[in-house]
Amino acid sequence: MLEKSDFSIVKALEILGKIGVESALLVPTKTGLEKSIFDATDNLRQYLSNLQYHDFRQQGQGQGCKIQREAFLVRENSLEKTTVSMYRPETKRGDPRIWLGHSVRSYAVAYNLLAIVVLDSVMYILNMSDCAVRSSLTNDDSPFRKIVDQYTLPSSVAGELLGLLRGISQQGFVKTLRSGDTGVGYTLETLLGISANSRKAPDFKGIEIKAKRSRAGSGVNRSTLFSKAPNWKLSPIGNAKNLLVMRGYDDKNGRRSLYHTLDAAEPNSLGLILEIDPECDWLKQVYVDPSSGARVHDVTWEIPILKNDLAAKHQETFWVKAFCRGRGSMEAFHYVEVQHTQKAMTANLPALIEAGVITVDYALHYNGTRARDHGYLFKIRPDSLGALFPPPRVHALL
DNA sequence: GGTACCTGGAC
DNA sequence: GGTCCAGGTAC
Repeated sequence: MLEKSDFSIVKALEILGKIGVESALLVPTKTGLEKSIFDATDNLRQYLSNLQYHDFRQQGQGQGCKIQREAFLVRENSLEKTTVSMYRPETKRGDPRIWLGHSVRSYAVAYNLLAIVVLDSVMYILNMSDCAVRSSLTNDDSPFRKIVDQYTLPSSVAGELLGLLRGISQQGFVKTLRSGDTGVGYTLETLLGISANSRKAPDFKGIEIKAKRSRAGSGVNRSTLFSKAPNWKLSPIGNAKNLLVMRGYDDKNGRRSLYHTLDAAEPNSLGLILEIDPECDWLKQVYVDPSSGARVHDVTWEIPILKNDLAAKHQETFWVKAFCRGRGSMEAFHYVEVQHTQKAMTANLPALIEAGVITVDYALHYNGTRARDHGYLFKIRPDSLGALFPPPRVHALL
């Protein structure tokens, strides 16, 4: 349904992200709009249930069980009152429906992109295809922004960490404490007194720290958001070793390997693709046979668990940039800038996977007799952080 | 002692 | 921008 949208999904999520708002998206058809009635998509149902606004699963069928609530159509200079109702018809297996009120017909046309936003148990409907609505989101004085801005808050340990980083920055170039790719992060964390660990929790009093080399052409590398192994019990392929045997390859060292990026757009060179299963709320990895086109479901992650891990790790994140010079054990870093992001908008995760903005890397190999993995890495393109995080505050360290 | 995480890349 | 990759630790 969303693919028929007349406005870019990613752009809409980014625009809303800039003001720190999460949403569920809806693209009305012509007939839907005539009746103002829409199927409540999986995405919308989950959004409403996560925010404890409405749970269709608890709702009986028929008019008697209908729930009505006041809501607002967000216009450029006003919030227009409307009534939404959520119900499950007696017919059609009781597929969940949402009615957005008569006035939505004068608010949107077919295939516009509607964002449904719930703030403090009140629903707001935004027509993201309307450029006047979009530009009003950048205006502090617009009615909707005044409501949104009540929910954004600054932080306190951030100041403490920023002070420590400024001290480190004043040392200028510091020699790496570990050679190789991971030196830039390891060195920074060591200077901050954080020992290397594999804990899932954020690094510094609830703030996650991610360091990155700043160099020409390096802006293209995806950043790892978190790592999460599949739920093997829900994965037909069973375990990591089978995955390696079935889908891996023999690398140039004669090692069985599976180092590859997967996205939801199209199968990679190994025939592996990501797929969202909205019914189960699963992220699946599917193998597409190149000759027959047959699709085989290999691996499963549960999306609620992914959202949960993402939220836990990225409540608050410092993305630290370092100038670098030298190579290997002689490499040195000068930490120069921080981008400070707030709570990841986890509701966007499935949409961003579908849009190909968030990808998964397999990083496994078989070493002699034992499997070795560097994780199942959920990564994001650095130029798309805005679709997952509200806009960062940028601090120079110099 | 293997698995699942952590820390990050080059071309 | 997809293909392919690295040194570590907690439990």
